[in-house]
Amino acid sequence: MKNYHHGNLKEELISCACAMCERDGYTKLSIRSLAKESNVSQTAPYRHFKTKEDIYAAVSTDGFNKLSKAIHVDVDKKVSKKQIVDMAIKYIEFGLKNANTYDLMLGTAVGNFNNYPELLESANSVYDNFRSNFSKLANDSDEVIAFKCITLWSMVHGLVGILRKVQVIANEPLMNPDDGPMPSALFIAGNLEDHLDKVVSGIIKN
Amino acid sequence: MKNYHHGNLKEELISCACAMCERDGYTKLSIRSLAKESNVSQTAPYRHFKTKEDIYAAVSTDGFNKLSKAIHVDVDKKVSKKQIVDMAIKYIEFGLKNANTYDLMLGTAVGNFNNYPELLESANSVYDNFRSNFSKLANDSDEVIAFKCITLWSMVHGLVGILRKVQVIANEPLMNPDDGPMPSALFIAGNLEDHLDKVVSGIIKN
DNA sequence: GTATTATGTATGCGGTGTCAACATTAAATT
DNA sequence: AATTTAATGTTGACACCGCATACATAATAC
Repeated sequence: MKNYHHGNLKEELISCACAMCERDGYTKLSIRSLAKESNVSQTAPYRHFKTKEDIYAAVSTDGFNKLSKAIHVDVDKKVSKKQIVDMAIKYIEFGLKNANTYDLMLGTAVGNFNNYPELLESANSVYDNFRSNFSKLANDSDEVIAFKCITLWSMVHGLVGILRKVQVIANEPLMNPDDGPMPSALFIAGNLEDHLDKVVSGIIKN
Repeated sequence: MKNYHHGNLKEELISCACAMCERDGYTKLSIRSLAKESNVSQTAPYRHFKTKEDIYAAVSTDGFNKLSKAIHVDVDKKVSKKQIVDMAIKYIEFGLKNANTYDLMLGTAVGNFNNYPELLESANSVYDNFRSNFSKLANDSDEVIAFKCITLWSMVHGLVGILRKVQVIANEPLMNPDDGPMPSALFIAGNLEDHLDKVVSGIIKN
């Protein structure tokens, strides 16, 4: 029989899973629908992924690698504050534009990164972007650099989450002092660069 | 037959669901297991909750109310920077101590808060804590206050997420410059007050 | 005191993760 | 080159799931 063996199923499953996770949200992904989308039997994916978590890990790995690439700044020696701000903006843009994948990456669907060396590496490479940039911005100790990294990473990660949440919680799509207690995400998003410039300035001074 | 009607099933289901969500994570919660835990038939919950999302909304509402209470500062006129820092710490503590519930509250399991008025109100009441405190700290415009609120909320929300993630990503439980690229969450957590003092100072100056 | 409504149960449908048994083909060994 | 072995596919089954429908019981309204 022809094509009994697919030949490239694992890669196809991963790219298919990435697309489906981003399109419908990772909670909607089922191994069976993934198999159907790839035109194989419903248990064929189990030849390449032991559990559903393994598939999530593969999608997350891909996501972290893309994020790492998206925020990367190619500099030799010095990094300016503006470049740090740029990185922060790129990070937030990634989180907002790939919201469903981002949820998977930074959520708890994959319990322990140590079980997935490639995932661990891809996540570490994101952190390395922060570390590398801050270490080229000022002559700080490792401790201070770590401090700044965690602070900025938390800030941009938090903004991704809160900006999206505020859109959900707020009644109005555009900021207006009369609208009620919750400001709009778009108000902040529209001033993102100014906002982050202040935040980064604060972090740098530490 | 005795006890054909439970009498207080809705409240019992909610408190049971809250406990189960926090114990096992909300993804593990099933309506059937919830029913079993409450000693009713597997479809009894549907008399009180149309969908599973309704149950998630109820658990989230409870969570936001508890969070709101946890971070509340009872002051009449002026609020000090230290009190803002305290609020931030309380927030982070809540997020770390009630991690599974926090994931549910700020995740996407409940798609649109507008479908759940009580949930909307409880989430808004968390925001009101931020707004009220910042408005009693300085004489800012509504716009500036909103800015500060979103900034601090994002910061603490991001810290909850990243501190947990870093524990997963990092290889070592305690910070050590030689350990590798990722610093430990505990290193930051151990200096949380100092850390937040700096962050809040930065925000206030805006 | 009866009708109505609220709240419970029983049953069933299509979907899910995962396992075990089997089929086919590619790769390794002789 | 033939044969064994391993990799990769399919089929079928199990227990579980969200949820809809039909029915049973009890509390409430008239």
